[in-house]
Amino acid sequence: MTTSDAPPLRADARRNRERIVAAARELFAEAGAGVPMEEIARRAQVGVGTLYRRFPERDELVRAVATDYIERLATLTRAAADEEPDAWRALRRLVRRFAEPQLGALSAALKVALPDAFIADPDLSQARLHWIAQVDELVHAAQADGALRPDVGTGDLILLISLLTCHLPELPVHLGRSLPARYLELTLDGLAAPSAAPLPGVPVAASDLGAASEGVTRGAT
Amino acid sequence: MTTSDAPPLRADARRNRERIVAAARELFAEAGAGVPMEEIARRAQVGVGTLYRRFPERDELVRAVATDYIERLATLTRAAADEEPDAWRALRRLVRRFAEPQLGALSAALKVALPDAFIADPDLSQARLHWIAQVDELVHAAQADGALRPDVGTGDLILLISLLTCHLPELPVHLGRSLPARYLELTLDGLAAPSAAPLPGVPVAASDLGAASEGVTRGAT
DNA sequence: CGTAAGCGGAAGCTGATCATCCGTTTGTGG
DNA sequence: CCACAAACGGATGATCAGCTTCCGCTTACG
Repeated sequence: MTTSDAPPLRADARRNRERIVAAARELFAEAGAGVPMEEIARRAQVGVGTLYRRFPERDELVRAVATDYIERLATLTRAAADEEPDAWRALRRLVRRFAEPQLGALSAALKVALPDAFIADPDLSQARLHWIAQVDELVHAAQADGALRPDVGTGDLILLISLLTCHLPELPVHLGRSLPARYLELTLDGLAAPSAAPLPGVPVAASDLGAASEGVTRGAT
Repeated sequence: MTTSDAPPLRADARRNRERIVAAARELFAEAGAGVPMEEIARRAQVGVGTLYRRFPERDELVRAVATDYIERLATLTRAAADEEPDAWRALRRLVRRFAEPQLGALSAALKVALPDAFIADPDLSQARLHWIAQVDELVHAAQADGALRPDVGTGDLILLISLLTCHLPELPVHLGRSLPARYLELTLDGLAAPSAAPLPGVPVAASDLGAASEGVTRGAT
């Protein structure tokens, strides 16, 4: 796959590459995928030149981080599904994990819900869809059990996670850290609530997250 | 107050001023408070020069928009409180209003929850605090009635609104428009939920929204 | 050890946004 | 209806943040 041609990296080069990806992951989570390349280099304790040699354009770096990330999500999801026989419990466990900054904030930063870097790379794109399918399965099962309200879709779930974990840089740290956990929990309560009145609008299905970023572009003029 | 000294504006000037504020309000809601001055001028059908004469710096414009906005919020809140004898119903009505882009998106864009332009202008800052106090009153009343879960604070409510209405430019429009309404409603259900398990972390009180933007600044380096 | 791969970071480039300036247009009071 | 100050508009030049390149020095590896 990715480990194809090209002479294998020199030892120090490999080490630096990992450092860079790690730094990028942190910074993306902290400040969004738009952080200056130079800052990433600094955090990785590496010169900009090195960064550019390994990732000639930003997208490649983003994709490298995203690949790691999606794989991790898939693993977490499978684990949750395996360890919790009950779908709704599994789903809740999964959602709660997004309270961790490295999961939640990254989800928002990489716009997991809405392709972007994803469309470019077929492998990545497919991995993402696969993960979404995993979640979708849990969602349907939980709804079949009557534990999850029926008027929400998998897309809703994923969008909500993105919204609630999106980083508010202005917030005093001592508060900010714990908010995602609070709000995710609150949302879970809402998702379990006996839908007295159904939600307005249309559920966002898993499939709605697939094609996105078609005909988008900033409408204005 | 604001209508003080200085020879009264010429008729066309006054008209333009209003246009500018209106344009700014729209654009802030659509794309955040950072939109280029030039774009605001264009939307207002006015030259940049005109814009700069009236609002020599961006903050003044932001404050003009914010002043309007906060007043409107206060009015809405009072209206809700007056027309609905039940506090929780009033609160729900209020929250639902934020599904309107001009309310919700602006709330996020102006960072109503977290001062910014507010600190500079005492009047504005005070108006904001007054509004928050109004909401706070409803929150406490609703909690006293047992209709609103006790483990949330007014700050939580306001932050949630900001998060859920924050504009996702990448989202296909046909979906995006109706999402805030869905998610606010879902959250209301969560807020009313009998708190089986209390939320993790500490409630964010109204007073926590006051001092914010102290010792904030991006920690890194 | 010799060599090629890798490193770092100064320096120049670019596109975007700000903010000014001045010739032209337009209300308004007389 | 006129004269004049106020207001307009948008081209223009200044700024700036972030992107990339480039090249002399360093280091892993056979």
